[in-house]
Amino acid sequence: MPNSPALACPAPIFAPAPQRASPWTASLASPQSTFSSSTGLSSSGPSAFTAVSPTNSANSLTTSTATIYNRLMCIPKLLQEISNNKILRTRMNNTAYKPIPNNEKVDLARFRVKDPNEWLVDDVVAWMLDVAKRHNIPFEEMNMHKFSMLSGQEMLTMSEDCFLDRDPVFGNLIFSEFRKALDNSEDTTLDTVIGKFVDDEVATTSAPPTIVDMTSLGLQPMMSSITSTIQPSLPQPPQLSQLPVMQHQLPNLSSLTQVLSQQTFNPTILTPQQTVNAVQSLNQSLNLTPSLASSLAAGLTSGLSPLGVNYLPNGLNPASPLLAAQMPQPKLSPEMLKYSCTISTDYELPEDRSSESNDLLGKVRKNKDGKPRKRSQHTKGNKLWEFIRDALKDPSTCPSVVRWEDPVQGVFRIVESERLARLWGARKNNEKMTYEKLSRAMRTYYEKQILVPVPKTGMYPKKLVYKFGPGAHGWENVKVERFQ
DNA sequence: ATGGTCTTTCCTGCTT
DNA sequence: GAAGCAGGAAAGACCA
Repeated sequence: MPNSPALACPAPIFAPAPQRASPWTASLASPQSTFSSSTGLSSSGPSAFTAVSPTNSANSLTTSTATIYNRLMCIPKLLQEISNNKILRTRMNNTAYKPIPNNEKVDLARFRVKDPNEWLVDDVVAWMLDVAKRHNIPFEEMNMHKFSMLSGQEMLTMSEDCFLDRDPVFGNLIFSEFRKALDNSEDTTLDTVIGKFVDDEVATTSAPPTIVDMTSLGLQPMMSSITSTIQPSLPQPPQLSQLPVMQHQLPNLSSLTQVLSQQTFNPTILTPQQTVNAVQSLNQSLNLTPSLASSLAAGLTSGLSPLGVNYLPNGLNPASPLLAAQMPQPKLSPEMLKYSCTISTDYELPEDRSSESNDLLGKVRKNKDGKPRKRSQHTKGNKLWEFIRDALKDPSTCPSVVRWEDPVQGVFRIVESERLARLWGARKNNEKMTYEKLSRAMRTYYEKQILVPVPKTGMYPKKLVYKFGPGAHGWENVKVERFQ
């Protein structure tokens, strides 16, 4: 961890502090406007999201940002909705979301009725969303992830410089807003707050939907990459496609988009110098850590995903190692390859190509029955626990499929067991994989101390929770990356 | 060819 | 009753 002034600031606490032993169990969510973790969308009341007409430009979507900000909902779900681009395909996605075992409803307005020094980490995030809304700041541009693990009490101990360390752009604003919140908390009554919130809700839900410019949300780079990757026949977005980035420099599209998003540049006015800067940042980012996405995804146990990287209908990062076995790699023409930033050389070749190349080398190993062995059987480093570890680092699967309960202790939870099993099965070319089988394989890890029993302290859910043991490695770095 | 490793598959019994 | 957990047993696939 690099030395920085931030060291003087209280570090985010990841070990479950008493007040966040089970942050999602406290629910003040009203039944009328709650996003349930099982459906993602409220069954009653107006939907916050509407599908985009195919004729719509990729630059805009029909929604009400005010609604998004105000609605009581599960925070992880909220950000996941956004980061998954579900805004663009809410009514096109029929994926059934399995309920998360805990009651994970979190009230986005709860912070309003509490003193800032009582804010839990969820309240801090909700408050920051509110600040972003009130100041018309695309929340992707705020370093929300740098604050997402702080409680109100911890923020109280932070100086303005600490805020600036965490967010050089909006640190001052966040600091002053926090001070305002402290001042206001003394004379705020529950009734007035609730009354104001109800007014907001009425105003929000009765207001006509607005057209939101993707650029203003900071999503233009992402949309451009989607367009250039998935729909190469569309007019090429010059701002991205002209980046002189070579394929081998981009092991991960999430790195690209996140670095681009951190540039906070407007792609429509990208200057040559900005282009150079963006590429330099990319290279720096790629040399620093496996991916910025890892730190973001793994670091945000509350399920935050500051910028979406799930561009494909199955919700996976196009460059995800989990996807490599699940989907055939797009066969891109040289022209398309020139513009594509999503093909990773780190991942396995598609089966047909790998076997093809192996055939050429005369290295194909055959089973007893004479059939070529499955690709998964050729590969090393393809262990189940490694697969899960990597899934915990991948924003396309963490926190939607697996998520950290306590990254310091190595405690994680399987959110969507059957989906994880399908992904594992896809990785191993085994369509018959089920969670039952997967979990049996996981239980063999207890003997090797790759997994160890989860302490039954009541701190974690009783089911679908596992803990890495001394036999597992490579998961610890998430707690380092998240500070970077 | 062999033995070790890592699953995979099937199963029973138990707990939540 | 469903889902998940725990673990035995056997077998397949891979690898050195």
